[in-house]
Amino acid sequence: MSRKSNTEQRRSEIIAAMLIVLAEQGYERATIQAIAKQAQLTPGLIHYHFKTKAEMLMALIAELSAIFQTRYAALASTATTPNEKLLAYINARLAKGKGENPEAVAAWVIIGAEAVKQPEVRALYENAISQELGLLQELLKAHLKSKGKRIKSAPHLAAVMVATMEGVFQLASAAEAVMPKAYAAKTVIALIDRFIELEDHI
Amino acid sequence: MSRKSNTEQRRSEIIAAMLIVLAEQGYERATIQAIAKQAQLTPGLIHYHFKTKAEMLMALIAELSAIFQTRYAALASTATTPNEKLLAYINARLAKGKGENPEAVAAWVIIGAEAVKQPEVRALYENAISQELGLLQELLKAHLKSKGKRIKSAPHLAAVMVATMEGVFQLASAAEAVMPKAYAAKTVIALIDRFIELEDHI
Amino acid sequence: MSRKSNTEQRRSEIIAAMLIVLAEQGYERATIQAIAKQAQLTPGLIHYHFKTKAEMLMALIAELSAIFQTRYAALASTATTPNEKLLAYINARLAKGKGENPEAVAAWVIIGAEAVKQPEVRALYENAISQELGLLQELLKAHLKSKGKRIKSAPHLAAVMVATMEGVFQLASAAEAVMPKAYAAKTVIALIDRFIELEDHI
Amino acid sequence: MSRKSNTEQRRSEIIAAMLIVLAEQGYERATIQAIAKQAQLTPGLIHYHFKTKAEMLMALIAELSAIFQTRYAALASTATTPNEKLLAYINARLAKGKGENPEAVAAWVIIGAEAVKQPEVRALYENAISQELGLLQELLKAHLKSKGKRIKSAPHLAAVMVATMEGVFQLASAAEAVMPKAYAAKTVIALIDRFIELEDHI
DNA sequence: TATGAATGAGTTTTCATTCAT
DNA sequence: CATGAATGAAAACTCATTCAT
Repeated sequence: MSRKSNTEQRRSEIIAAMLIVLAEQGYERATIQAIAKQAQLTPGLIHYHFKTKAEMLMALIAELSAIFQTRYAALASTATTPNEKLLAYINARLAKGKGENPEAVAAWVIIGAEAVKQPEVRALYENAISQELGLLQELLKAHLKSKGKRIKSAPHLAAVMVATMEGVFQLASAAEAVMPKAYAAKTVIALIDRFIELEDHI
Repeated sequence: MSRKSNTEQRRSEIIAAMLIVLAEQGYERATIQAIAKQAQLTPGLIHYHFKTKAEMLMALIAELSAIFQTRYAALASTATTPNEKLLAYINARLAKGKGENPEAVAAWVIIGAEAVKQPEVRALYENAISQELGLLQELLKAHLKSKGKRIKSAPHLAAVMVATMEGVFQLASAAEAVMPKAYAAKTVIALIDRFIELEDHI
Repeated sequence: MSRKSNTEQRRSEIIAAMLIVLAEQGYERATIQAIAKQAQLTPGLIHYHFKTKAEMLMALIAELSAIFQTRYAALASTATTPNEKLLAYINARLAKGKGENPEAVAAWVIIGAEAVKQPEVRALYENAISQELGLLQELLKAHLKSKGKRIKSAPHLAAVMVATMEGVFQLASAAEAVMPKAYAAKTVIALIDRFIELEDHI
Repeated sequence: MSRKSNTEQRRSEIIAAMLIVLAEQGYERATIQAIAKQAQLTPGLIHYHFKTKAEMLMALIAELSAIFQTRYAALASTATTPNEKLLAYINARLAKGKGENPEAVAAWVIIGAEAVKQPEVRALYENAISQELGLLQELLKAHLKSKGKRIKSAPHLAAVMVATMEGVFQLASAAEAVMPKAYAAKTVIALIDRFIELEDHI
């Protein structure tokens, strides 16, 4: 009788360790040895569960997407109106406090830089961004409709909002000291509200 | 007779080569060898002019700041009103077309990720962000005043705008394919205009 | 099933190889490559077992101390009187023949020069010298007492004797050709004997 | 009319700088660049005056020999009896105070280690040691004769004394903290005196 | 003589990956 | 599954030496 496989458990542990090492030490220092140490595993075992380091990075991207998605799901669970859902999304991405995950944010920033020139990373990164764009666009359209506004501007507005979120992540991870405290969520909401308020009616 | 120094020239060449390699190949591949090859110099000579790779990175940050500053200076040179100056700034950072420098943008994104955990890089990055915040705040305040609006919201608005710019850089470098074309400058201007339009009077 | 560790064995092999390379080629030529070749291992493996070259040097100093200590222990094992023990010590350090280890001596000389300016090496070297001083002082005091002589001069005498031993090592390693044959042990013993003979009684 | 050659002056400056760098930083750090910096000259000029680094080392050995010789000459100038000359020699080599040159001593120790395996250095080192042996032997013989003692033991005694001096240099340079203060000259003189006192008459 | 840029071989060290146990 | 030794290629950096100026 074979031992029960613990592969999924191990893969999770490894990815969780990679997330932490990436956030705490940066990409250069995120060696297999360092990840193994963080996970209290051995380098050999890491490679038993992941053929290459690139494969680990792919898994980490999926994990980070799930982490961000989870926060939104939690906040959106009690939202009913389009406006509430939109607010839930923005707060999930930008609000300080409960559910905030600075390590995931830092890891995401580092992956974003890797996406600049690693084609495989870029593909997954683009896919994640694409989903964000799609989701946010839907939320915006629903909100616009509920306000009786035309939805034409939703794609561009969604694009700028996604950019803002990426930028907030970047600055939170690399320039926190020079940024105002808790500036992001409230201001973004105000920007969107006023933009929509002055948008043409259908 | 002593030999004439060409250090400044060489340092410029090396930093220019580093910018290109960073933008084209990412941080991992931006080895001294690769930079030397790009600059058509030998690795030994690189180290003759820069003691360490970190020193090169510092010089590159200064160079990138200068590049961005130059584009703004060019666009602002014909601006007279506060509104024109603000538009010049946003266009300098976000508009496609003349003066655009995608390689500098990509290099900046990669440096932003390095700033997450390299303290020396972070210090320079924070300084650069801090200057952007200060400049943008002044531009916003002048514009708000000229419109008879209170200026209280300028710091948070500036912070979100800087974040947006960083995010636009990130997405332009790592997810261009999934982004709408030329979405950024126009939309950002509209967001600011409407935000200010609905802002309280002094 | 876990693989059995051979770290201790490997570390010993590496240090033994380092000793030989140091003695045969000098410090400059004692590169990781050369040591690896001598040990029939790869450079990478050397660094798997020793994080840095400095760490190897530390281990070598400990090994050399043990080698010298062993020769003394062997000769002293049959000594019963203070005089015999003192003779055993001097012969252990200076006599030609059985138990002599010219490679260890040469390695020690080279380490002594490194101790001039490498603080970590110096600390261990000073510690080793300090132990030699202490041991020799005790042996001298016991001998003086057994002869009914005052022991006041023991510290200075021990210091000069330790210096002489270091010097004999140096000259045996770097100027053997111009030195008389087998001059050291016998002459040193005579010097000490006559010094003590003419020392004041208690 | 050609400029007056300053080659000798420059060579002296370079060797003086090398001595200091060697004493202050050790052999590893005594690079041409470091020596050039110490001498306030350029690396290229160093190689104009010395074809290779080895040649510099040779010149330094000669310089050190001269430095040591000079101190002896100064102390011996007022000595008339064989005993006084012997004392002058021992004090020249071992006494603290006036004319002491710890940097030269440290440099000599480092060269002694290089002599272990660099044949050219070894040749000069052996030559220097050989001269010391010869000189000391003559001084001892003259002293012995004046005391009416047989001179048979002079070679071995001289050899041990030279070893002691080398060892005192070594310990002064690498283990000063653990050695008694000013132990060497006085104790060595006592050792020799008593040895000779108990030596057979002619 | 003197400068200092340039070279290229060499150094220590790192690290993803493999593999015997 | 798990260990950890082992590899080999590549990294940053050093440095004696050369040479155009």
